[in-house]
This record gives sequence, structure tokens and C-alpha cells, in this order.
Amino acid sequence: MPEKTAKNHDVTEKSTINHRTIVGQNRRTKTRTRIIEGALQVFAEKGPDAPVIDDFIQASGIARGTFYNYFDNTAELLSATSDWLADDVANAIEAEVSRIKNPVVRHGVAIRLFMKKAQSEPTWCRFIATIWFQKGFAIDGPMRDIQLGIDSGDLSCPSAECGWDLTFGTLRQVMIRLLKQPELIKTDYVDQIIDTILIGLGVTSTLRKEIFSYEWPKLRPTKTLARI
Amino acid sequence: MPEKTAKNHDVTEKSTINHRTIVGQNRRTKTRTRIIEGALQVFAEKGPDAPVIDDFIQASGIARGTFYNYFDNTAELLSATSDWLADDVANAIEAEVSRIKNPVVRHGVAIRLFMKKAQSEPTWCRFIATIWFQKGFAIDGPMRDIQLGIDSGDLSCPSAECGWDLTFGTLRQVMIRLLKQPELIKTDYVDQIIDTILIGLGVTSTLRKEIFSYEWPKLRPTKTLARI
Amino acid sequence: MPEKTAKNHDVTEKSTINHRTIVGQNRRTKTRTRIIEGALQVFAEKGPDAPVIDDFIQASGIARGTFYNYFDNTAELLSATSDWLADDVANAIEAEVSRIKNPVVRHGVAIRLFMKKAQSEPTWCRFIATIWFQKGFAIDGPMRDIQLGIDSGDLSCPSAECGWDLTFGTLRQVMIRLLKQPELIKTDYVDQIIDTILIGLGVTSTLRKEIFSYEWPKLRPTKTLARI
Amino acid sequence: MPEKTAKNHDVTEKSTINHRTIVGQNRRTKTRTRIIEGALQVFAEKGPDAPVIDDFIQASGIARGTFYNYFDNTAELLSATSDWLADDVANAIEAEVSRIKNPVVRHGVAIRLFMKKAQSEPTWCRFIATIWFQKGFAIDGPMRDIQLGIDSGDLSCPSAECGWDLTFGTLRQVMIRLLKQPELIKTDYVDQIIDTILIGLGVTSTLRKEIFSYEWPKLRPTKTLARI
DNA sequence: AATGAATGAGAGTTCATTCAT
DNA sequence: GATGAATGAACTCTCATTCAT
Repeated sequence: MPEKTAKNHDVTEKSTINHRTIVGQNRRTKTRTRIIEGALQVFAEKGPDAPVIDDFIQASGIARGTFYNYFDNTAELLSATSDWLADDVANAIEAEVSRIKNPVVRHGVAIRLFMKKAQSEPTWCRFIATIWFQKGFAIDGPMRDIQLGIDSGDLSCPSAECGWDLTFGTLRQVMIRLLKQPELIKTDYVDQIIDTILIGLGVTSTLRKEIFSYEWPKLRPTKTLARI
Repeated sequence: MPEKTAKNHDVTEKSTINHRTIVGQNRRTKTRTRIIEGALQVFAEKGPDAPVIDDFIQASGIARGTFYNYFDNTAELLSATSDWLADDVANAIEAEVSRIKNPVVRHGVAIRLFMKKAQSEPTWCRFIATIWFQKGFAIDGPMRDIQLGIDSGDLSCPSAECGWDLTFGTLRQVMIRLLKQPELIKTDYVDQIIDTILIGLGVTSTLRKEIFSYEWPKLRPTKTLARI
Repeated sequence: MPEKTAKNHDVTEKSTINHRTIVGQNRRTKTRTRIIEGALQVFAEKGPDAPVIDDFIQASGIARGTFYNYFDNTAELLSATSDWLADDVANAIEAEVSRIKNPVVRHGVAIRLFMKKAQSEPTWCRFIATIWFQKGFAIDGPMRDIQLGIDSGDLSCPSAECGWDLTFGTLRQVMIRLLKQPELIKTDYVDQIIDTILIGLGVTSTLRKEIFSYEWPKLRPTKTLARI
Repeated sequence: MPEKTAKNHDVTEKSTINHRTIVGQNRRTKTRTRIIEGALQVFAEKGPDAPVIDDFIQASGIARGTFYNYFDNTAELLSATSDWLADDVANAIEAEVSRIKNPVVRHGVAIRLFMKKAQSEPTWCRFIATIWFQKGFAIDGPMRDIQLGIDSGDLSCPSAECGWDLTFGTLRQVMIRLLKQPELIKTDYVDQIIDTILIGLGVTSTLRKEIFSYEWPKLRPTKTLARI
């Protein structure tokens, strides 16, 4: 009816509605981002189960009810936080290593980058080590590269699963160690253990040298939470 | 209390009291054992944080109030359960490997035994993989053996910590995989990955052959909870 | 507000404002109607207390804030819905029975019409049976007719209240039964019980025959919500 | 084990356990009774949906958590309260009318008793009128008696359902009226309307006289909540 | 007038802990 | 020492209401 009787208002009204919609969406995105940013800290500090709703609303400065406008419970928030993080780390690393052709070198550089991030961002490190692995969230790039390495004969481990367990099982343990012994962060402990892993995977010393000769720009810090 | 008041009594009565005391202690031990037996199951199923007192009293068939006669809270129970388990596994493995002289072979056989247990006792495996490692409970035999191996030149890894992280980080990941893919239990996946670990540690093929040539009796099952 | 400010404007502007005012009022009426239409369904389904604001805005497709432009709370909406319904049913029945001169026959035909509506419109029936009676909303035509019947000697019940309780208490129970046993709708259960009521009221068989000999057009369905 | 080592304690211990069990059960019964007693008041005052847990725990003077040791939610409490009440009223009336042989007289006397109770116990009356009927809780004595009356030819209504709707639909409406107009309680309004109902059911004046000639002791008051 | 994100009081529910028996 | 009913603090979740756009 309004469309008919107030034809001259159509444009105004329509644009108003569009404007409102856009404003509303921006607001929602911003709030969602705030909640996840806060949640990352909270989960990293308290683990996956201990936090209560109050922790999240305090960390993000929102109202109790607002939380439930975005997530049904803490499990869902954990999942959203993890998803975002998986996306973030996969993209950040992928962006750096995609130009490397040899899958074994690519894998080696990728896990070096992965650990660099762990060394420079303790919150991220704690979240990954204590929550991500435990909940079984996964990224598939490494699995693929290990398989390619086996196929090409550059890796000698019995299976891709075997290689994956050796790589990430060890790295997780290292991350836990870094959290407890932060003095190790500045040492070359991480590179030593990565070398040990690569030896276990059967990587030749030539390739290992190549892996450790790479220089790279720092990965963009997670804090940004640019995409959502 | 009985110890004090007993002093005023004659022989007959004293022996009665002693008898009562002994009976009471047996009873205490038995109840404590029941609680820990139940707790092992509960923790393995639900993880370290989720369980509530009710889970424990149901699992062990005791009354609500009785729980508090033995433990102040679930954290204490978790700790007691873990302690018992650490003791149990350390003793069981130690008993088998102590006669092996070479520390590297001893280490290799020890972790094979460790994983045999994981393969044959799922509850134990789940508890170790999800709780023990997370809470950082430790056994020191392996650390010592790795160090001895480095000192003797039979291991080439940069440090004992490095060797420990590689070994147990990987094994933990394997245990998690076994829980998710039980069909792997019957395969030689575990021995393959142990071999890969040993390669990573720089163990010669001669020593590796020795490690895999060992035959042993099954470790006594944990269920017994003999000592407490 | 517009009425006041309009005074200071010239004719052209005034008519524009009038136009706007009229458009606005139409819009208001339409929205109000939408809300009440939705509310009728909601109340019938969930009863008077259970519904929450969300139910109403979903049923009518309006925004959360819009609701409060029309009603302060659900109680007010319930009242408005009931008022509208009372008006509707009273008018609809009145239009049919006003030409009948004998008050007892008029009462008899009126309650037959009332129940016809209940039989053909389940939502209406549910609303009336579960909410209207409970909240004590009333229509006075029947009360007047029963009194007139007593005065004329065509009814033998002790008092008008007594007749009213017998009539509408029973009819309400029948409506509840129809909701539970919809298979009765197509039977003559309703006419049988109306006959039983009339016997209780002391109506002669002659008058009862007259009441049941009436033919009528279906009452206009409530859905229209024509007036507001 | 204790059974063996402390044979002489068997009796003592067993009796202790029995004693404890009995004491515990008594306690439970007492608390459950307290809750239902309070709930009856609360439901009668506020209806079936409005009350919150706090109302119940205040009315019965128990702790918040205790409520949940007995009922999972208010709906369950409502059901328990209604069940108890149905039992109570059915038994109380049955005890009085069972000696009456003629089912029609029995029905008539039963509903007189029913309404006596409504007149003397306002809480009971309010609960029955606003909750019981609404929730469709039923007692089957009356239904049976009406059917027997139809079979014997002492009732002329078309079906037992019809008779039931007329009887209890009307009585419910009367109860609601009594709550609003308590001044009617002392009048013979109730007996008048019962007579009107009986006329509707086709009861002869002889039988109606018999029904109204009965004298009875007051029904035991509900408050007691003797059985549970 | 319409919108819908944000709010926070209040309701429901859990569960560690106490204590009389 | 064992029991389990009672407790209430702490937590989760709902939903009426406000208000900037």
C-alpha cells in the first residue's frame, strides 16, 4: 500500500532500508568480532571447559544478553573461535609457502612459520596447544604435502598419517614446553626439534639445508581478526 | 582418636581395638580403591573437568557423603588417580626393562611396552592421552635413558628435552589416533611410528633391530589396582 | 501533533499534511490489524500466558520495536484481541437473530449459531474455550434474553445467572471436547447437548422444535477482521 | 568383607541401615508433602503458568535446590499436586456415596458433596475451577454412574459424554462464579443449579427429592494431605 | 512509523558441600 | 565410617524493553 499511495517516497524509503540494513550488518560484524577477540584470550587462559559466560562478556565488554544474540553456548563460541583461527593460520601460511614447489620443502617451511607464530604470539600458542589439538580441529595442507613427499621419494616415512603424527605430535609438545619454559623461545630449540622431526621423516640433509635457508617476512599477527 | 583412648584399657580391650583399627583401615583402603577404580573410568570417558561428584559416586557405588571422607574435591581425586597410574605404569615397565643394559635399547623397549598397554587397554589409553599429558604428570625413567643415550653417542638428538618431546609428543598423538581409529590397533602402525621416532633420535639400524627383536610377557593389567 | 501544527500552514500544505495523516492512519490501522490477526493464532495455540513477544512479531511479520508502537505488553494485546472478537461474534450473531421475536427462541438460535462457528473455525473455538471464558470476557445478549424468558414464563430456571452458567458452562465444556475429539464435529453431538441444555432451562418441546427448525446462512468467518 | 570379620556387628549394622532408610524415607515424604501443600496454595492463587520456582520454595520454606530433589520443573509439581487432589477428592466422595445403590442418586449426591467442598474450601475450589478442568485431569466415577443411569432409564440424556459435559461444565462455571461472588456461597444457589442440571439430565422429581433429602457429615478437609 | 541490536533483570537449573542420623 | 537429604552460591539462559538509526 505505501508503495502506491506514496510513490514519491519510494526512493527515500528504499534507500533508508538499505542503509539501515548495511548499518545493522556492520554493527553485527563488529560485535561478533569483539566477542571472538575476547574469547580467544579467555580460552587461551582458562582452557576450553572452565570459562563461564561471564568471562566472555567481561572480556569483550558486552551485555549478558548480547552474547546469546550471537552464540547459543560456549561450545559454539569455541568452535567459531577455532574456525576463525584455523582459517587465519592456514591462509597466512599458505600465502607464504604457495610459491615453493617441492612439497617437502614447503612442508618444512610451513611448520617453521607455524612455530614462528607460536613463538611470537603466546596467546595464539596457548590456544593452539591446549585447545585446538585437543578438539581435533585440523588443517589439511600438511597432510597433502607429506603424502606428495612420500610419493616423490623425498620422504621415507611409512605413511602420511605416520608423518603427520610425528610432526604435529612433537610440535604440540614443544608448544606446551615453550609455554612453561618461555626462556626457550629465544633459543634455537624450535629449529633443532624441527630438524629432528625432518630426520625422522627421512628428509635428506640437502633439503633440510634448503628449508632452513629460507628467509621470510613475519606472518601478519592474528590480533587483527581482519576477516570474519 | 582410638590410639589415644586405648591407653587406658586392659589387654583384652586393647586387642579388640587393634582389631577394629585394622578392620577399619582395610575398609578405608578398600573404599578408597573403589573410588579410584571408578574415577579412572569416569575421567577417561569425560575428561578432567567435566565430571561431577555424582559421576564418581555412581561409578563406585558409594554414598555422596562418603566421597568427602576420602577426597576434598575432584582435583584431588584426579591427582590421586594419576599418581596411582604413574606408579603403576612406571613399576610395570621398569620391572620388564631393568635387566636391559643399553639405555637406548631400554628406552626403545620401554616405549614399545608403553604402547602395547595403550593398545590393549582403551580406558588406560584414553586417560593417558587426554588427561595425563595435559596435566603434565611425568615419569622420569625415559628422560634419564635418553640423556644416557646422548652421552654414550647412541642417540644423536640435540638434547634430552628434544628427544623427550619427539618421543612422547608423537606417542600421544598416536594414542589419540588409536582411540579414533581402533582398527589400527591390530596393525603394525604403532611399531612403524616407533621406528620413525627412533630414526629421528638417530638410533642406528642395528640397535633398532635389537629393540624390535625383544619378546615379552604382557604387562599385568592395570585393572587390579593392587597397591594403593 | 499534526493537527496542531497544520493550523499554521496554507491550504496546499494543509492538504498534503491531511493526505499524509490519512495515509499514516491507514498504515497504522493495517499494522494493528496484522498484529491482532497474528495474535489470535498465537493465543489460540499457546494460551494466554505462554506466548512471548517474539511469537507475535513472528506471526505478524513485524519488527520487534514496532510491536511497542501499538501495545505496551501482551496483556494489552490479549485484551484488544478479545475485545475485537467479542465485538465480532456479538455483531455476527446479533445480525442473524435480531429479527426473532421470542427471546427464548432467540437465545436458542443464538447458541446454535455460536456453536456452528465453533465447529467451523477451530482457531476461534480454541481461543474462546481456553482464553475468553477464563479471562471472564462477556457478551450480554444471552443474559438479557434468558431474563426475558424467565419473565415471560417460557424458561423455568431459578435465575438468569443459573441459566447462564448452565448454558455457557456446558458449551465451553463441549468446545473443549470438540478440540480433543474433532470427529464429533460432523455429528449431531452439539445439537443434542443444546437440546439437553434447553430441557434443563425448562423450554417446552414446541419451542425447542422451533429453535431447531431454523435454517441460516453460515456466519461470516472471523478471519476478515474487517472492523478494528 | 565386613560381614565376615564383624559377624557380631551384623545385626547392629543392618538395623542401623534399616533405621537410616526408614528415617530417610520419612523425611522425604514429609518434605514432599510440604512442597505439595505449599504448591496447592500457590497454584490456586496464581494459576498453572504464572508461578515461579521461588513461589514454591517460599510457600513451603525449603531451599531452592531441595525443590529439584523432588520435582524437575513446575509442570511436574502441578501434575503431582493434581494427582494428589484427584485421589483425595475421589476417595473422600467415594467413601460417602458408595453405600448408595441407585447410580443416579449416587451421582446427584456426589456432585452435591463436590460442591459442598467447593463452598467450604476456597483454595480447593479455585484450584479445581481454574486448573484441574483446564488441564483435563479426570475422575471416572461420575462418568460410570451417568452411563449406568442411562442404561437403567433413570437418565434421559443422549449420551454419557453429554451428561458429563452438562454436569461438570456447569459446575465449573458455578465454581468460578462463587469465587467472584462469594456472597452466593451461603445461599442455595448451588443446590438450585444442581437441580437444574438434574432436570437437564432427565431425572424424575422423585429421585431429585431423594438426592436433596440426604444428610451427610462434612467431607474431611483437604488441608490434611494425610496420604501421599 | 519501522527497524533490530543491545540491554540486564530475573527465571531456571546444577552441583559442591554440609551435617544430622 | 557411611549415608543421603538439605542447602545455596554460581551458573545458564530467556525475554521484555529501550533506543539509535
